[in-house]
Amino acid sequence: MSKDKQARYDAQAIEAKWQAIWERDGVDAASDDPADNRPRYYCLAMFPYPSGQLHMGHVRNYCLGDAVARYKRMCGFNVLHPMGWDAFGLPAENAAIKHGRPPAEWTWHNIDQMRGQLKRLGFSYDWSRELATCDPDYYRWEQWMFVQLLKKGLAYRKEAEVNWCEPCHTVLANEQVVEGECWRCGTQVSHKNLSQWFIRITDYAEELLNDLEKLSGWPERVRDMQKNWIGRSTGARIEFPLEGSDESLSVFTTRPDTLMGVTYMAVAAGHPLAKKAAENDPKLAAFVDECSRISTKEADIATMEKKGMSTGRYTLHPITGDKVPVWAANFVLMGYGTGAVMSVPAHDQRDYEFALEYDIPISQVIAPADGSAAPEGMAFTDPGVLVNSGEFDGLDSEAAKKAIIKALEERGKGSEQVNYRLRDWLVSRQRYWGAPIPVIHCETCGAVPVPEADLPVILPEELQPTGGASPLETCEAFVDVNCPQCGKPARRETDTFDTFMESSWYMERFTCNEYQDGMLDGDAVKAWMPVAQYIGGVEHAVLHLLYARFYHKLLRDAGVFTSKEGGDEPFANLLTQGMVLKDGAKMSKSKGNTVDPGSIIERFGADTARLFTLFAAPPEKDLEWSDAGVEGASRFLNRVWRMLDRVTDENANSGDAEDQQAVDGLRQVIHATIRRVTHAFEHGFAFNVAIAALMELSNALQSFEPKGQTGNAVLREGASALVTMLAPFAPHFSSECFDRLGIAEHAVTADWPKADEAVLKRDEVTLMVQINGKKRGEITVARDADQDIALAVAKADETIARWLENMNMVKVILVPGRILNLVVKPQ
RNA sequence: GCCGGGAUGGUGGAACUGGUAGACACACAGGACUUAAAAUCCUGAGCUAGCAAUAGCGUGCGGGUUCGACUCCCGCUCCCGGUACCA
Repeated sequence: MSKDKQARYDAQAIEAKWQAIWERDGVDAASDDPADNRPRYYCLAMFPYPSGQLHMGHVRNYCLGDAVARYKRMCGFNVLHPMGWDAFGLPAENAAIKHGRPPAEWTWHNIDQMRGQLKRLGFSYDWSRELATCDPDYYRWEQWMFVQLLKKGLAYRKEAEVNWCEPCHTVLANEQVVEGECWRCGTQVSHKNLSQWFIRITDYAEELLNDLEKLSGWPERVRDMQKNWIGRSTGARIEFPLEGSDESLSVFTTRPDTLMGVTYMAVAAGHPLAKKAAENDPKLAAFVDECSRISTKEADIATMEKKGMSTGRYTLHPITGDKVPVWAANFVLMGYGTGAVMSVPAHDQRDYEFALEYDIPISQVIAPADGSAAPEGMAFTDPGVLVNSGEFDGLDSEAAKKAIIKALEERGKGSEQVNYRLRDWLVSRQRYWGAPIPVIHCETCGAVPVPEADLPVILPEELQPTGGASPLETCEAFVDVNCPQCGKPARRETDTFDTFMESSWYMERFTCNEYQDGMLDGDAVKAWMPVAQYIGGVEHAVLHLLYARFYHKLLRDAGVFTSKEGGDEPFANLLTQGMVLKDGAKMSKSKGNTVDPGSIIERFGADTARLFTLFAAPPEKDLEWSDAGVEGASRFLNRVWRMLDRVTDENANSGDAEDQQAVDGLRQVIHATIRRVTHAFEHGFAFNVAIAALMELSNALQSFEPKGQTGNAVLREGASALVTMLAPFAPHFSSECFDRLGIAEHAVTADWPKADEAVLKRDEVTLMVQINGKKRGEITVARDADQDIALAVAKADETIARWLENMNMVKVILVPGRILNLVVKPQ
């Protein structure tokens, strides 16, 4: 190779060369051989929806995952690092409408395209594990699982008010409504009463909440978001008998201690009581109607006036028997608790404002515990001591809660209750491009599960969606079946599963993607799960990440795999990476600020693209795209490339006497760098810092002047450490550098270097000298120098001595190896 | 409102359990090489004052603890994310 050619390395040629070699040698394969006794490590990045184009968010996600996987391999782990396709979903249908091609064709074509892009980037996936969720071999097991859930009563069908997105022409689960809008298309959702399929995630609310404690490897904020979403609150369910009726009005409250201060009841406009009362009251009917049409959008709700209207009905207080009026109110939600609340204006701010507005009495029953007066003009919402509460007077709030619940229990009027904000998971969708729900509707037998022998229910792939109703509804070959129970003509369910169903168990399926005898190979799951490191965007904090946790527990309880210690959770560690921004905004086609990964790779190569995305920001923060930054990354690789010339040229030394201090200094830099980079991988994946350290090492090697054999050897030691540690970030580049250095093994399977602590121990250290906390100089002392010696050296230093003139030494603080601080006072 | 997280040079970002703030890079300026440019290499740089040595100031704001605070405590401001009449 001529000097000229080496000025810039040829990324395109090198990357193609090494990708072919890795594939030939199978270096990326995970081993299922039980005799392979390397420790196992499962590294997973969230699989993509095959839109056809890889975007920078994907690139960042997969660069992070690949760096971790490669590092672990170099550390001697048997690494599972798979990739697949979240292949069902709406964009395929929209594309089908636009192009007049079936969604399946579009999807498979996109998968081919994106697989090519991922391969071009050189990610170390074990491609033999690849799966696509639209493959019947995949979704058949999801259907099988759903049948098991039906049998256990964990899946059910009910009519309920559900979120409806008109453009998407389907219902949505609660988690998929973001600020009143569809998570996918951003349209405001409306509400409809429809009969839909649900899975009882609420049965697992307690475990999903408690197990968050086990997830110490998760970001705090993701755990908090899930905790808030589950929304556990403890209190009491209390029955208020309705006057002139055998029925009672049931409420949930977190403050049973305030029961004696109840002055009115409030029910949702949609509450049966309000509806019934409205039948004979046109004004109330108008109010109920008005409430049913209010916006669900946050801004509207926040500014909305609190309105109510008397229903004319009364309940009887469960303890005193006093009459309590029932109001219909627009701030009570039918969907939470019982759709009715007991109102205590003295101790709830919202109730207080409502009472003032409508002239309802306010009765104080809690006094501040410290004996002070309750604040004027607002509700007193803190716990305190009960007053005006008859037999409960004098109790503190906590004791009163217990006593009042006990009194209610004795009267059969209430009990302690735990309430959750979490709703059951709505899993049916009125879409075509999804996994069919394996149910047959029979007029006599009702909804009958498809017998396991008849699974999978294969989705006909040749249909043409129109954007309105699912084409499945009019596909007679699909719909017309006989009831598996009675044999009479029946109708197949045409709804398909929420695509979050597929993404809820792909991580387990990756351990045994070709297993045919069941949903999962229990041994494989046991061997690989939980995922040691999961990496993806934070936007799935309460969507995918909650569903996948839930589904894992469902699989466990269905006996699909046997749980092992710590096997209750699918993801041991989670890294949530930030977005990729351009000009301060998220890259999007509509903003026209996208950067095509393909063009970057074409210009600079995959290694440069990878290095830049990891260097530009810490992983969990947003990354601002910078073309100049990409060039910087490219320059760095080229600098290393040229620097290797000095290593391979044995005659590059001057032949003078070796500068021992420079040699020792360089060795210290080498081993300090190994320590720093290793630390980054083991703690928090701060690759930006790791790469900065490698740049420093590169700079140190560049400025080092070897004089003879010793110098050459240390330079070589440093260069090989540098390219070895670059391998997780720029694997093709490192591989080629290994070749140039004449190292026989593959860079990507080389052993990760170990820092030699003996090298890092210095005999002499530099101490910063402070006078009254301000830096005034530096001294060099022996590593184990004590205070007296350090002080003597400091006093001998001219500049420091000047600061000590006419001063009395008050205090001396020595932090060995770091600082010497002298506290002085004028004489 | 509540729950998280954050604020460090012109920019992205470093700083281990309190111990030399600004590593590394980008952008910038000057220089070398070149007929010229690109590429590359060298040098400079937090701000203010000064020719300079140097001094003062400096991690959103105001207090505090400490020999010493980007780091810990108290009180604010602003920004980002989540969530919401949740009873």
